[in-house]
Amino acid sequence: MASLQPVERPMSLAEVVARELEAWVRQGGLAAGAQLPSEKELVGRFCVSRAVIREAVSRLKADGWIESRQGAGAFVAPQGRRGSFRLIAGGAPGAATLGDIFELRSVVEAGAAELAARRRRPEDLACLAEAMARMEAALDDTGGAEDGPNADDAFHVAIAAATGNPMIQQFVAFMGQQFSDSRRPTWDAAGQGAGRAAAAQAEHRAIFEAIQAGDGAAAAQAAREHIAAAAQRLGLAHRLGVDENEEGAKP
Amino acid sequence: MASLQPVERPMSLAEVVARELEAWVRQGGLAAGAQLPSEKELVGRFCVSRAVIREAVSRLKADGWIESRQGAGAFVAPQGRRGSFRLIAGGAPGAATLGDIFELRSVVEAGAAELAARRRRPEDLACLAEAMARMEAALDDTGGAEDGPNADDAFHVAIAAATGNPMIQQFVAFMGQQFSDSRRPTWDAAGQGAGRAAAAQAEHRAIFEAIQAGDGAAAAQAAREHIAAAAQRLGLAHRLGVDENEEGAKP
DNA sequence: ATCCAAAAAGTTGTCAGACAAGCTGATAAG
DNA sequence: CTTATCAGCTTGTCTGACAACTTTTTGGAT
Repeated sequence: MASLQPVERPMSLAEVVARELEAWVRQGGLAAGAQLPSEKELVGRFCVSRAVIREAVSRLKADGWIESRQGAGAFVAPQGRRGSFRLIAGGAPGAATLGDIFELRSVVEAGAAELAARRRRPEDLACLAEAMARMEAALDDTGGAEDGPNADDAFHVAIAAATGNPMIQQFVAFMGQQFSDSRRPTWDAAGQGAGRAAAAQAEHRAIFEAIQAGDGAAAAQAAREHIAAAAQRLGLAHRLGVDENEEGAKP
Repeated sequence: MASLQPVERPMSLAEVVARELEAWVRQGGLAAGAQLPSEKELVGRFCVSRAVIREAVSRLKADGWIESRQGAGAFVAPQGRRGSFRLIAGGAPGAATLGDIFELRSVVEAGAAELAARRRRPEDLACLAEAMARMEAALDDTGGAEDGPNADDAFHVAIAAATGNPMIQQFVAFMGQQFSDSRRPTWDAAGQGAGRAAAAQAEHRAIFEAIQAGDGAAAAQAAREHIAAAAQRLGLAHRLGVDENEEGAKP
């Protein structure tokens, strides 16, 4: 039985306006301190009520893009006021951006794997082993193939957890969750048939064994290779693994 | 003349309510899918108008904490829907959290320095050299000591820019901006008098020279040492630099 | 007793109007 | 020229109404 999906709702006007405003602030190259049109003017431009504008602006305030002063207006906030970081900004990222994101993941997850190898405790290894087992079960279809992506994600988060640094764990979990859909082509029937899941699992095993062995450098390298291979599986050759030809030119 | 600060405004009711709601969702341990009280009930509880509640909820929607369905109510969103990552969540972080954050910075900035060393172009080196010069000027007080923290930040962002990966650059910039205040004790008069600024600058120079030389491993190591030293200067000995005694135990 | 359809009650989304609080620029007075 | 005042404009909050949707209750048929 195919999994049942919730019914999609139309996007609220406030969210539509918020997205358009954010895109405008981003792409308009507005300097910090630049003033936005007044609410009254935005009402006229977007042909919505003032409440919708205010809710949209509230969203942008939450994200730190805008700050307002009563009586004066709303302004583009200084960069330093942004309290949050986003990987995906407004719409689906292109291949180049995805490649950049994967490289950031590579940097972070390689560092996490190295720390995990040096700090892992028996309970961390047990968590890793459990995620490994779940992926094995998904591979031989005794555990349900739908668990593959989830177990894959759990494996990455368990590595980060083994660093003992909650901030690293949260960031790795955040990055993984932003692209949970990217794991599906590896673990679905086509991916398993094509050997993508088996290849990913072999890479996971290399990471696991290096962490188990307490070998930080090997764990980092295995993690880099895994992320590079994952990017390749998704058709993102952008930069990852193509830096072997260093230039070494000196100014 | 002391720098003039903008006048602080009282926090808007919508922001007050948003913060309290967020804290409640976080600390209430609410599972994804848990329902929030209705707007009508929140109006009664917070003794504010419905518009204030809606704006507060809009903020939480922007952050991905909450999603609502017309007619049904507002619900805690699944974790995977959070579109943004925050280093600081509600109030000032404690020393342990700051240490964790610095370690995440160490991982990312070491990786960035390594990539920068391998990819830097002449214009990247020029940017780095400019930031270095600005810090030198702040050190010998010909450029104005207030520029020290800004130049310090610009140096770090320039390293990330030299990776050629905009995502890495954005994240490094984001992390740096969250803690721009942490640079002040290094560069203010007391910090300069105590030699903290000079020490930081020596560390910057080591990073710069490694990047200039195209030596990725040396750049990464220099970056790690710099972040660890910066944490020490701030009294954050938590974990950074204290992992030299690997255990190496095998299960 | 059970099931189904309709109605009622409740909820979020949007609109409109009013007033409070604050800001900015123009004008008048000294 | 400087300072104070005022008018106009802007954001913040409140209120009421209606639209659209969801959930619960009620009543009728089987």
